[in-house]
Amino acid sequence: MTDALEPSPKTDGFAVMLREAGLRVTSQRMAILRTLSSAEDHPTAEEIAGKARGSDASISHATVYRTLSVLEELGLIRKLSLENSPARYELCGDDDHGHIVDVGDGTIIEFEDEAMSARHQAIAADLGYEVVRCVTIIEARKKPGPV
Amino acid sequence: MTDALEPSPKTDGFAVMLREAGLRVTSQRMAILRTLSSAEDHPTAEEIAGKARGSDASISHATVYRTLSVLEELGLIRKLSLENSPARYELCGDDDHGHIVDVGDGTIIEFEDEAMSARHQAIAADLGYEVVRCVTIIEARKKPGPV
DNA sequence: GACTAGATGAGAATGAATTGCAATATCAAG
DNA sequence: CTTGATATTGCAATTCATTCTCATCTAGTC
Repeated sequence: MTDALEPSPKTDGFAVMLREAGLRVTSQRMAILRTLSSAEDHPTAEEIAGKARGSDASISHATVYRTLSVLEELGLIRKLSLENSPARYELCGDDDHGHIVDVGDGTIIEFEDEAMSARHQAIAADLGYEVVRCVTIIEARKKPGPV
Repeated sequence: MTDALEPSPKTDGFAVMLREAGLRVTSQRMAILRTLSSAEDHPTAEEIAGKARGSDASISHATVYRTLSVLEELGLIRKLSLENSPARYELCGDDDHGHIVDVGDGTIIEFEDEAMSARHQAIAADLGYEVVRCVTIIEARKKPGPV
C-alpha cells in the first residue's frame, strides 16, 4: 500500500497540464511536482532535489533546474529570488501574494492582501502596463511586543 | 574644469556618513558613490565597476562588491535581486518604492505609492513584525494601448 | 613623518544554475 | 506489443555572479 506513489487527483491534474502543453509526463517531473505539492515551506532547488530523490530514484540536479524552469514558464510554479540565498519555489495559482521574510531567522510567511494587489494592478495600468506577475518581499523584524 | 571630480554637496554628504559610521573615506568608495549618484538607471555591480574605473584608476571588482555591501548595510544604497540576472543597485533614501520590470525589454520603472507602502506597514504590523525593507517588483507587459 | 587598523587588488575559490552530449524513455503510430 | 522519432535525462564540465585569502597599501591619528 504505497499510496504515496498513487496518482492523486491533484498530481493527475499536473500530468494533464504537462500533456496539454505538449510536454512529456516523466517520473522526474511528477516527483518534483509531488514534492512541491506536499511542501509546506518554500524549498530551494537542492531541497527539492533531495526530497524528490526519495520518491523517484536518482534525479540529477540538472533535471531539477530544467524542470523547475519549465514548470515556471508553464505557470505552475513560482520562483522567488531572495537576497543572498538560492531561489525558492512554490506551487501557485495565479494569485498575487506577498512574503514576509524574518530577518532574524529567515522564516518566510505568506500573505494575501486585496488592497495591495489592487494597487499593483492600478499602478501598472497607470503606466500603460498589464501585470504579468508580482513579487513582494517585506523584510521585517519580529516586534518585541506583547504576545 | 574637471568638475566631475569636484566634491559636490551630495557626495560630501556621503563622506560624512561614512566617517560617522566609523568607516574610512577612500577614493574607491567615493568613486562608487559618485557613479551611483549620477546613474539614471539601476546598474549592476559590474556596470558600476566599469564606470567607477573611469573616475578612479583601477578599482577591483572585489572592492566594488565589498563596497556595495558596506553601503547597503549603511542604508545608503539598495540592492535589487531580479530573477535570472545579476543584482542591481540604486542610491536610496528610506522610502519604500517599487519597480516595474518590463518583461519585453527589461526596462525598469520606479514608482512610489502611499497606499501600497501603508499596506506593507499594516500587514507586517498585523503579524507582529516591523518593516526593515520592502521589495516590490511588478513584472509587466506593455499594453498595446493608443499612443 | 611614523604607526596601525582598516581597505584594497589580484586572483583563486565557491556556489548556484546552465549546457553539451550520449544514453534513455515517452508516446504516437503501426 | 513493437517500433521509431524525438523529448528528456544524467553526468560532467562550464559559466557567471559573488566571496574569500592574503600580501600590500593607505586613511586617519599622534
